[in-house]
Amino acid sequence: MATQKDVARLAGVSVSTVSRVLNGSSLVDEKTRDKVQAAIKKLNYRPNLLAYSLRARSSRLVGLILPELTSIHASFLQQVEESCMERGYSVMVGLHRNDCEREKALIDEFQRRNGDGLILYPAIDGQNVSNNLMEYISIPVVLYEHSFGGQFGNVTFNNYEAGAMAARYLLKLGHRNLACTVGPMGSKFLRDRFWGFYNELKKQGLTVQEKNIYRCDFNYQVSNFQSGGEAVDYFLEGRSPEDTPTAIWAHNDNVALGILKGLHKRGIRIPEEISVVGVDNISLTEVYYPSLTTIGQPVKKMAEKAVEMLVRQIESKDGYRAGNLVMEPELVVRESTGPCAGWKRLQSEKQAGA
Amino acid sequence: MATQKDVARLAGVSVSTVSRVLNGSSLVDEKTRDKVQAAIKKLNYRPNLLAYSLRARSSRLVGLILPELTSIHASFLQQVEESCMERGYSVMVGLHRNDCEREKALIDEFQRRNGDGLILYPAIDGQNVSNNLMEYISIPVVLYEHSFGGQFGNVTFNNYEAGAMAARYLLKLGHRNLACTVGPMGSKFLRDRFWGFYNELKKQGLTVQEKNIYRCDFNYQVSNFQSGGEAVDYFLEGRSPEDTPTAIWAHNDNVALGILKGLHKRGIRIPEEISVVGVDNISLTEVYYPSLTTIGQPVKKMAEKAVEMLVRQIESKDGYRAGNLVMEPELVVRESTGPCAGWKRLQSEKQAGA
DNA sequence: ATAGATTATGAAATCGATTGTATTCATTAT
DNA sequence: ATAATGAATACAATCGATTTCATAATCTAT
Repeated sequence: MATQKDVARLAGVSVSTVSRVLNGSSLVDEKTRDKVQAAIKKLNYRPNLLAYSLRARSSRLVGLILPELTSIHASFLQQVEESCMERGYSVMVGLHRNDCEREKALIDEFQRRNGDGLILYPAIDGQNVSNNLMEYISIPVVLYEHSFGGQFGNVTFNNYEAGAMAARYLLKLGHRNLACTVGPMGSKFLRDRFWGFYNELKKQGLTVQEKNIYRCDFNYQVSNFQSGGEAVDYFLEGRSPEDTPTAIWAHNDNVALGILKGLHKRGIRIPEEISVVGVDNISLTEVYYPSLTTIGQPVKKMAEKAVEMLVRQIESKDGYRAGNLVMEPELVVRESTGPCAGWKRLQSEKQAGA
Repeated sequence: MATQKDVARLAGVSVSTVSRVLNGSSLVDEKTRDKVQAAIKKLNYRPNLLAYSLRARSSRLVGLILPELTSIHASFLQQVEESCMERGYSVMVGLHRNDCEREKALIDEFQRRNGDGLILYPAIDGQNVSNNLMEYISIPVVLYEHSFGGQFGNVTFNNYEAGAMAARYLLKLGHRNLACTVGPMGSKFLRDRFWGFYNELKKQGLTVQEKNIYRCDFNYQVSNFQSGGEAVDYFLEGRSPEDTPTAIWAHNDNVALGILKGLHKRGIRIPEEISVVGVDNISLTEVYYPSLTTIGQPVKKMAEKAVEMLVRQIESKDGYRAGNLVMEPELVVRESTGPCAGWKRLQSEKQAGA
């Protein structure tokens, strides 16, 4: 790899002149410029970004730290890469697997590489979220899906509203006997999803019975699928028809797909007998049979915004600090939901009566 | 961020001494060492990796360049990150989206950052694969899924055998009227898959009729799902029962899932009426209804091997160059395949006769 | 006691860029 | 003709590390 020194030697000038040519300084004679340009082309010279970064204190490097690469995080990463590329930043990825030590190591490593800024989905270690991040992060950060009381800029999903939206939709379809799953309550965003759902029912004078709430233990993709299956057993085993929920809301799509599968196995028709709703709108919800009605999270847009907010912080000279951006859910109706059977009958009777 | 200079000042020694302490040199007095260690702790000093890289000509940075983040590539990335972490390397990711220009830009960028080595899934631009990579890559490389005549080290999947394995399995189940999909023939690995399937049938004196071969145009995940649906239309529209294939092999799992969905829509029972087989064994094949029988690609192992081969090249002082590693497919039998209906009858008659 | 070896340390070069300061040379003004 | 201006370029410092070389201090052996 040729350096500026080589170019300078070949062109018969000093390195500073080469540098000036590269940076488009007007303080360089046209003939000299041409000589340098020729040398650059001849040697196929390209500036070393490490040296630049060291001097300029800017690496044009964005770090993305996630727990793991689930479907939704992969979409997020894909868009982050796209948006960074557009702005001339490269992306380093680290997966902490919900291990706080590892998360710290990744952040540290990134800062030691003079990374410009970080997009971080913090580790959830059991009931505790890493909470002393402030101490060892000294570069711009945008949090994804977590807010930490606004200490950092962040992009979150309106999880409460997502839960509420699911509840409203199922109620509108006439369902009254509802079941739902909940994830580890250690993470605020899952709590929000649940309470949104719960409180919306309450508002309508309804509730979810304890036996219709299935608590999923794990937080990993495969386990989520499994949890869905287990939830079905939990909701259906030894129940009379009247005691069986007519709709199930899952706190995320992977669990919802596990539920669909579990219902299939038992030969239960969807949505005729039981309706299912998820949250997230991951890509496979569309292909599944039946396709899954879900509360969509605008992941791509969130990634785009996260990068935008981060880069603005990085490039601002007046210490701009990004705020809290909350993205709204969107109901995506597909094939896994339908009017409650009893309700349907009621409706047609009404129509016949009219 | 504290530097060695700060530590040196605080400890009352020179930077060279600090550096020696950090690198565990024996040529430093115990008392001095303690003073320096104390200063390091006090200032919470951590070495700047950029400066180190510049000097040492080793960045401990591995680049991973992929077309995009499909399910299978996300798994690959996840394992690459894991394996790199274990060996003390960080990972930069770039997605070229099958655009050769972009691929070149990513490679270039990475080399300008003194990246140590590259794992590359090359761009397939229409019928042409980027073929002058040699010219602008001057660091260790391991190719993924492509071999380029062995110019670079590479990890590939035995795609030919995967196709053959699918064919053998379906024949064993008694299917004789087979259909299949093919992807863009510009990429060798998809050609291999097809010819493996085709030749295996030929070996048994069978063939796939032209009307039972559906050519998928696109290479992207969403389109793959769609292609599967279109393939179903192509195979079934206006066919008499005898003329309808009893088994379909898709050249990848996404297409296969699209096919399952298409068959569902038409009310066709799987596998009773039509069996379906995919290739890759992506995670959703297990959750789908019915779960998909597929020819598994050991992605995690391939990622692990790729990193292993790459790091060995990077760290070898005698110019070691990795060779070609071919990973074997594995038949994963699930619910989407079953004996051919006619064959089943034949078998039971046989049994009854015996 | 002194030469020679050993140990501990600092100064300076280096990696590959950028940039402030100094210098050279040509041009213009007085 | 000479001083002042300005353009073009070179020199040197800097970013934060490592490493070679030189030097000072200590120790060993004769």
